[in-house]
Amino acid sequence: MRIEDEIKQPIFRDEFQKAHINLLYTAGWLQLRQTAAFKPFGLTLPQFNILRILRGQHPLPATVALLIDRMLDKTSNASRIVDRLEEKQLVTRTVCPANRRAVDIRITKAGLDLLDRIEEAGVTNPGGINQLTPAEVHQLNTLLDKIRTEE
Amino acid sequence: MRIEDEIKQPIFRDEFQKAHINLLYTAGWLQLRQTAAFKPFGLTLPQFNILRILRGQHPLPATVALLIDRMLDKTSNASRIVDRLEEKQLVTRTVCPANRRAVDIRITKAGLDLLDRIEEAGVTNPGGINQLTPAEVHQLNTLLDKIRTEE
DNA sequence: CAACATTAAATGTACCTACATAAATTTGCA
DNA sequence: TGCAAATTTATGTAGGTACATTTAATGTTG
Repeated sequence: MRIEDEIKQPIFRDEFQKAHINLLYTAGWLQLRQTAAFKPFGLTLPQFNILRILRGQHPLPATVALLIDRMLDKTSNASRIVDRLEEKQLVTRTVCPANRRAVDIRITKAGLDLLDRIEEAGVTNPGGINQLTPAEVHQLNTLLDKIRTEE
Repeated sequence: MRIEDEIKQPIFRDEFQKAHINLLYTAGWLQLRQTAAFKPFGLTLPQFNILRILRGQHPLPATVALLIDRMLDKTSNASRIVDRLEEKQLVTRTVCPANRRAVDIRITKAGLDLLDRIEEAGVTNPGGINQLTPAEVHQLNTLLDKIRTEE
């Protein structure tokens, strides 16, 4: 559906403004679908993403700094997201012996199992992007990278 | 900058997954810049958007339902965002005489003036999208609309 | 007309971001 | 060595999203 119809705004100032709004709206649309998909498993999207990073490190631990470095959202508060995962016993937190400022975070067996179950359910394939052809996906990546070039 | 370098993940499962992450990351990047631009004026992005909708109605009032209908984020809580705007005396809230369940929300002179000042400061032009040519913008709108087609 | 359903807004809860600041540890260097 | 700077995580606060529930007013219908 065209963005004009989605948000009931028939006229935009120009195509640039329309693309801007379209981009934000589409990102929100994708996130809403993902969030809904994870809900039956009791995970939020940031929680899932951190769990995946931890699996990538497994059996080595990760520090909070490493999580932030790998996360999409650099300003997010990894510390408190790890709190929630720890409450659910999906990760463990121990003081790093080599550097007692740092904290070693590890995914547990329960965490690994949960990721397996989520992936078996086919929740992790990138939703609406599949509507595009390979050529279109490549176009999209190029356009997005260009948007983020600083003037 | 390429998305691989932005989030320090050299390899994606495929171009589809990369585009998915690129889309979310770029939307966040744009929002962060906008948020920072509004901060000197004491407004958040949703507050600004609601203020703009109210100016579009002015001098007629808007109800909360109308705001939600026009907002990008349908599930957001317009009621509480209006709370903040009312505290800052940028809007007024009065019970609608014709339907006492509804609430008439109006932008004040101070609200209109603030929007003017923000627009004079050139904050509202759609940031990074300007990096694209008109043809690229059109391409982008087409791709985004296609992503949101239900299968 | 009275009982019930519907509508409009507000509120409660859990979790999230953004940003500033604090607390603990380690590092570097005079 | 000793003390200031840097590093690492945690915490405080304001505001936002997502979703369920509540409250009040209005419609509807037997």
